[in-house]
Amino acid sequence: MEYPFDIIEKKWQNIWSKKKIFNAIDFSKKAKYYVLSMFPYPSGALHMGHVSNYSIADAISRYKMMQGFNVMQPMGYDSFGLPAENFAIENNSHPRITTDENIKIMRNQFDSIGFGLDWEREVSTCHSDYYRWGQWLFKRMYEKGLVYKKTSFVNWCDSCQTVLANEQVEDGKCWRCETVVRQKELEQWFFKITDYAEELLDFSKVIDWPERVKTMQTNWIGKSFGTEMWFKLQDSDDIIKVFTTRPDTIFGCTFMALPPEHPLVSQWLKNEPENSEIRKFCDKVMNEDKITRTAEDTTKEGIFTGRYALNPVNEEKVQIWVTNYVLMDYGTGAVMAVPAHDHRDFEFAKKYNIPIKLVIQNPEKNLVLEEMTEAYIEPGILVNSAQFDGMVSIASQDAITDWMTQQETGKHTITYRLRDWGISRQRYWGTPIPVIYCENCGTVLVPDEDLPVKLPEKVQLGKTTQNPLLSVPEWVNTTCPKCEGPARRETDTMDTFVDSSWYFARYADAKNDKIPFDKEKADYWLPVDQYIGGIEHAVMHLMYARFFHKFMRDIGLVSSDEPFARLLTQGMVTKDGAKMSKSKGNTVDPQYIIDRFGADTVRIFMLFASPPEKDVEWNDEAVKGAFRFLNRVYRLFEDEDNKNYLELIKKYYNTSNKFNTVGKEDICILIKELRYNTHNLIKKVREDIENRVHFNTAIASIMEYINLKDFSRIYWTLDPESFYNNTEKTIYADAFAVIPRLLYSFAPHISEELWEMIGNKELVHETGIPEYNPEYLVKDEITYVVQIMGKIRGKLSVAPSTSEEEIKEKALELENVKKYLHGKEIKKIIVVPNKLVSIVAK
RNA sequence: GCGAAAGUGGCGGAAUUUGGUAGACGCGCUGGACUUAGAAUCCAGUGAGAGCUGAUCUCGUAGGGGUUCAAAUCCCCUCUUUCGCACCA
Repeated sequence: MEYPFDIIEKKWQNIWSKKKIFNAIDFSKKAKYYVLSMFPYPSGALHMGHVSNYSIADAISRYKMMQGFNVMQPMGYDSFGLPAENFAIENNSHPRITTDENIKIMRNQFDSIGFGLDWEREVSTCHSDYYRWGQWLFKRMYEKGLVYKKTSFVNWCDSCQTVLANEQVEDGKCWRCETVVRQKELEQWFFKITDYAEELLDFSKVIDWPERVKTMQTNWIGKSFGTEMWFKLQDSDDIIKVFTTRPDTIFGCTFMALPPEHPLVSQWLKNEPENSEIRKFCDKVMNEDKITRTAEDTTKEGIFTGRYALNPVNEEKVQIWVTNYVLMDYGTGAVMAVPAHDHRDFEFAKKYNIPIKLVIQNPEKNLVLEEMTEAYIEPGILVNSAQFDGMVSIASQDAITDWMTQQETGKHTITYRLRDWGISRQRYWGTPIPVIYCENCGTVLVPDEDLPVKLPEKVQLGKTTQNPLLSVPEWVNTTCPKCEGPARRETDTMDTFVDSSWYFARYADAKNDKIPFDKEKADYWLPVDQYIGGIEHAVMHLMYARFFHKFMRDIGLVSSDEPFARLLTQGMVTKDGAKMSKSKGNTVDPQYIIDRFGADTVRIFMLFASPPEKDVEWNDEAVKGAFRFLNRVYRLFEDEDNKNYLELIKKYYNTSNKFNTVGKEDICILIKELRYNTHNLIKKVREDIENRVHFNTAIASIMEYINLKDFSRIYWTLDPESFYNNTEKTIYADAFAVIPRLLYSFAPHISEELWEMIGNKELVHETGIPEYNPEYLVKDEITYVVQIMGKIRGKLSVAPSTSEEEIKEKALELENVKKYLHGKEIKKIIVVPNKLVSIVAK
């Protein structure tokens, strides 16, 4: 017989919902605990990845509820975005319709798994009562000088028909559709995330984040110390700024390398004939996609511009080349090339016969320019460097930079790899940027009282490659808020990562229609105590959200420095070794599993299969194993044959969390052992969750516990009511009563049911978390392992009070020990208390 | 190429925090009970090898070396895998 999971799960979901136990209370006197999982994109139905993610969050959340915290676990939908728009184009529908449908489906599924979510705080980013505040925040950011518009080369995805931020390009491909990204010159809105680069490098205010994520963000921001140098052009007043981390090699600079995108290059090209070599070269390079262009094995190419710059330290003429290996978006977008001491410059100079000049000599002083086959990039001693000759290169770096600062030809500088965040998207299904362009007044922000700028519902999607909002003239054409003259609205929408950069704060006050959220409430709930989500957002969402949070702090919306105190990056759900995905055809529908085995089974499987941060390999058979386990637990309480047995538990179990045994009567060994196991289990489960957040081992211990021989022996062969005294009966009853309470975090429905079956009126979490009593963990006998020269030769059971001397004696008396010690001299005996005896003999 | 993490039965994983009985727990597999049969359930076994069933012994945590009475755990080298970064000046 299978236990009636379907009835049980519905029943408790209804009770929870009626009692509103998951509705978090603002400013409760209890300590707050904010558990948050990354909200889903409403793509249709929940997939296994969601189930895994939310099962982890729910386990933590319910455990914290048992511990008496005022827990908030909200949920919402990251509901703007391209897939909905693309789906609407293909199916001649509207994203609003499909998104709402999908949300309905997912909402039902959330309820059918029984996650403890506070639906009073639900947010959906595509609703104007949410994105209104995104627009409001955009304006505050603009006022603070953190938003600007500029024309530049940006990442363009032909398939998505939109721009992508740098973080959203992986290996030169679109993070969403893997189309190769190409560079396109466009006017774009940017968020000045670089203003916060330094603070984003500082993780001292988070409590517990995986090192991996911190490292990834740190590398992404890419801070490096160096020198900026200013090269004058030979025939004009223009100056080229370069950034270098090797100012010690400046005297060896023989050419300058510029990317075709460099502003000076564009300027020069204006005077070039239509089919000049240099123009052809620039066009060719700029049309290459980012991967081929930046791949390490791409051949370095370039063309001499015929122009010269002057080396600021010695006025030497330096050739200016346009090349394919310099990037416009790092440093100053120009490189002083020192072929002798940089392998890229070396390769290039050899290929084009550009002079090479040795300025760093190795410590052995045996470098000969003519014999060099590769650049010498190590530190060394300066040569051919005027007054700096003889200096060690590390020391000379500061000396040269200081001297250049005096000469006003350069300065110390810090460069970041991080670029400003391009947030304009040339698509419809996103937050409208609250900007109006007036013929008279220029760029005007939409006044706060006119927010939200609502997305028009009627729109032409996907018919042209132009921005869809341009197809709604009655929306685009408006009047200027300042002069009331004719004006046009901005038709780009915001990157959806903007929407997800502050939603965690909105949950604190999700229904506010005056401001994004009340500061008091935000300060009560934030930071998120435990954030859970996939590692794929390490440098996208997780960095943007930190940036937004710091910005919100700086305009006085929140007081905390970081949005997420603890971060858990959960693994993927895989099948046949690969991530579940529709394209690979290896998906398993959670709903089918829930219908067949119940939500508790799916949760147990997910949490038991591996620790949360590791991947979970889906296994149909192992799911049945989880189901079998829950059936066994249920049967333990079911008591079909003997009603007295369940009555006995009801009558005698301890409602106190301490599980102290009240009576003074003697208890038999069997029962004492059982009590030991009960308290040991409490300890183990609590430690696994509290110290390590490892649910797999906690569940394993519960399995082990219910498999105990003691259980079946007591259960099947004895009549406890007449056989045991009252103390023993209490211990016996407690042994059962503890099970639902320890299982609750992982399988809440069955736990509530069992808890009720033994006569409880309270819900499990209301009773609190069980505590173990260390006194009951003291054993009557301790088993020592006896080793001789590190090999196990016997075991020894002694009373805990036995002295070390006695233990040694007893160990030496063991038959097997005697056998191995025969003819040997004992050098030393080591006794590790409560564990082992190690005999050193020769 | 640089950086990080990890390598344990047929599989997922435990023991690594604190050096102290390696393989908990689950899946799978083998045998048995129940059944007309199956499913389900229950019982027993399950790292490799030797040994008469036994007691017991040998080997065994990617490979090699080291520290130690004792190493999956600490140190060094090698290999492999995964992840991140990668013409960043």
